[in-house]
Amino acid sequence: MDIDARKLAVLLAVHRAGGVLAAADVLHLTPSAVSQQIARLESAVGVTVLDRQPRGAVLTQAGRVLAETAERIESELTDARKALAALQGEVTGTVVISAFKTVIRMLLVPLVHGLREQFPGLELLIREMDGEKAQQELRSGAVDLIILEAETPSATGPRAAPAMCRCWRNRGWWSCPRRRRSRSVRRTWSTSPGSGSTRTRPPTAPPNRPGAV
Amino acid sequence: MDIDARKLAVLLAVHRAGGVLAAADVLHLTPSAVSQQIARLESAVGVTVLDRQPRGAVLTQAGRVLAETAERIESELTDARKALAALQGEVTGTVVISAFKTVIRMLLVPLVHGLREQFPGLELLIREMDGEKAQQELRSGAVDLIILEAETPSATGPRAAPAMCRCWRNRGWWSCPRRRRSRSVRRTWSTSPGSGSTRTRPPTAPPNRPGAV
DNA sequence: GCGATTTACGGCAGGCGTAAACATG
DNA sequence: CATGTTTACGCCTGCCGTAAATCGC
Repeated sequence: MDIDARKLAVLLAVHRAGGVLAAADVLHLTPSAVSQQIARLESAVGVTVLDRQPRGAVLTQAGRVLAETAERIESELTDARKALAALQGEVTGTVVISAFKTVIRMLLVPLVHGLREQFPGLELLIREMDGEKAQQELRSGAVDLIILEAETPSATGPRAAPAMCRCWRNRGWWSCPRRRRSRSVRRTWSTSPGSGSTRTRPPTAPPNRPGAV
Repeated sequence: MDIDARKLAVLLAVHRAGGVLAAADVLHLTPSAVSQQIARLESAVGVTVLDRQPRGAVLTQAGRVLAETAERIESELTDARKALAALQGEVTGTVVISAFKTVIRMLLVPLVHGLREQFPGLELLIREMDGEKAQQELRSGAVDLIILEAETPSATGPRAAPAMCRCWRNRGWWSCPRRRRSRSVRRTWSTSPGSGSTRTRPPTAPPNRPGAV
């Protein structure tokens, strides 16, 4: 009888992923669970929400209405988290990071999930650009932190993996020595605890958190 | 770790009612359940949300932020229900009813809850005014349905209860004979099934539904 | 047969109520 | 003592995963 926001989120995932199977993968659930949630949502509102097709399920018109509602609710919740974080003087603001493909895929992407959980008020913008342009944007202030390949003698071949990276932040340089293949990705940069909420960037630096993904 | 919309609704109820005890009454729950929901919400967001005072609990600043979010989510959900109802061609629109105190309290107020559940797209506006003004507003179109006291010989004393009501709708008159004291409030007006969604009023009339409250 | 979704069923976390305890004027 | 909130504990609904079934190409 009453619409549950949780089920709406599941429906939204189905909409975005384009099917129950894909949505289950995104939500870290089984297709069975997703299907059950959708079924309960349909019985709750009394309307068919999914158009089952052999190539996956697409939303009906009513389903799209509910998905849009879910989208707005999701945005409300994330906004609330940000406001809460700003309220209690946590790290807040926007950090623009420039890097190249390898670092983005192997280092930054797995990092943002944990960071978003830990610092809801922190907004990370990652942009890919080459080293020359990155340093230029860094000086102009459009970028807060750049990660670029260190020039090593071995970096001559076409697919030369970067042996080390050099990061710039707050007028200083950090070198991140390459580490052994490990399951848990750990950062080694120094910690700068939150120094009050601010709307300008960069507010703080990503602190050390051993358990982070 | 993630904010649950259900818990936010509980928090909003506490905010509106002014305390856990009053909120439990509104939500048809026990104070224990409300307290537990609030406690879980606090542990989820990691912030104190209620300021426990001897005369009841009031929301902290963070709590108010969350309550505002809950208010917006609630509005989103009701909007979605209305859109859904309009989509499937159910009764939709606004009906302005004019009546007097006794009818409003004894008849309309217990009715609106059931109607809102059954017809989310129906918006009921109830206004109190005397018979003369009501008929005038009815003719002007500002009011769709009026309920006024029938002039009976016994209606001479200062607190003469109305023996019967006369209702106007769609250029016709219905007389609702007084019925015996009964637990279940039942309406006797004729049914006009939904005739497509419309944004003008009055779209349809309240249909007959024996089981309705 | 393969891909996608659904159904049946069992386990388990979470929500709620009862009852008692705690806090405060 | 009265009012308001919280805690302990048991029950039960509801969610989820496993496994099997259904449907369509």
